[in-house]
Amino acid sequence: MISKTCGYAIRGIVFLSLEQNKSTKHGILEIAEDLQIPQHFLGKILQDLVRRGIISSIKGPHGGFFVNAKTIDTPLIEVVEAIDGLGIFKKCFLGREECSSINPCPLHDEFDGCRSAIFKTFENLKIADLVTKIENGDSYLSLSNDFATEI
Amino acid sequence: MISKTCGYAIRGIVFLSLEQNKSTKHGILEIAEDLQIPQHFLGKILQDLVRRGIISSIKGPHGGFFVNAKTIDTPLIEVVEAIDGLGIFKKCFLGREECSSINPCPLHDEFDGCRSAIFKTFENLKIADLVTKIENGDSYLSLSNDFATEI
DNA sequence: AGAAAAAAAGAGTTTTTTATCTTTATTTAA
DNA sequence: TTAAATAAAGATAAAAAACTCTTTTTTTCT
Repeated sequence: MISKTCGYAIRGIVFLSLEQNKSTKHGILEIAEDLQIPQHFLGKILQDLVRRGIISSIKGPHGGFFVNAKTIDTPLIEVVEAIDGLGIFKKCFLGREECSSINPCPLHDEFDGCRSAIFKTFENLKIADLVTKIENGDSYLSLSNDFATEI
Repeated sequence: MISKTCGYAIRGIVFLSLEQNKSTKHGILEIAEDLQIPQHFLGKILQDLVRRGIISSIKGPHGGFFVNAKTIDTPLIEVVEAIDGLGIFKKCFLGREECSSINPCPLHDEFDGCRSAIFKTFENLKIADLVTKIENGDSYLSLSNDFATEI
């Protein structure tokens, strides 16, 4: 549905927003290792998010990426739009150039409801909601939940 | 969700299964032009489906691709499995290596229901169901519904 | 038998996505 | 004011997906 890149972006933002992380800056190497995402690839993604104001960064010693006033309340759809664009919610399921309720493919009606439910979920969910899930121990950002042992 | 290639496969099979097409063989050029899919690319996809017995073909003059006894009752999930594999229903939404209800990412629970609904729809829908939709004029295989004028 | 039609197969190209490596710019602190 | 740390940028590469072109095999018809 969303690209791997977009998933990396969301995980990066959530990582910075966790209670234990939100008061300090974090270097790209630390974030990438924690989340097990290729370092420079994640670097470029985070730089993108900085340009859009979703997170912040500063260079130099003691620099790094960090949350700003906006970060925690960012709706997920804003991240999806930034990375993948909203076109992913309009693509035809069967690969036709165009697909809509006035010229639907035979799967359009079957899945359109599901797709708009996903869209609405991305609209309604904020970074804060994912942070809560992580902090409650209901879900995880990385496979080996290493950071839990660091608390 | 499913690949473009898989969408092409489904559309190719449905094309061959339409009432006006099912009694004759159809060359790859004809099918590709009708559906507006790259000819040789679709050729390879259909060859795949022939190998799996979902459709049939014969070479030589008056040869082509055609439906067999199995075609019309083929569940869509069988096509999806043939082209994309069932792994697409297990990939983590946020790009982690593994994701499941015992080690979920923060989006797992949000979207897993939707995903299994899609899976079940693919299990329940058969080629015949899509054919019916097309023949009822409820949906279309190609954008410019040219073949309607050929009846 | 030979020519033509068509799928099948092989090999290659292009585009997109994902990932890596190197250099530059900025900031801090000694 | 120099060295070190770090994000930012640039350039390249690897992998996957989508697409194209060429040759071979099979079949039919004359």
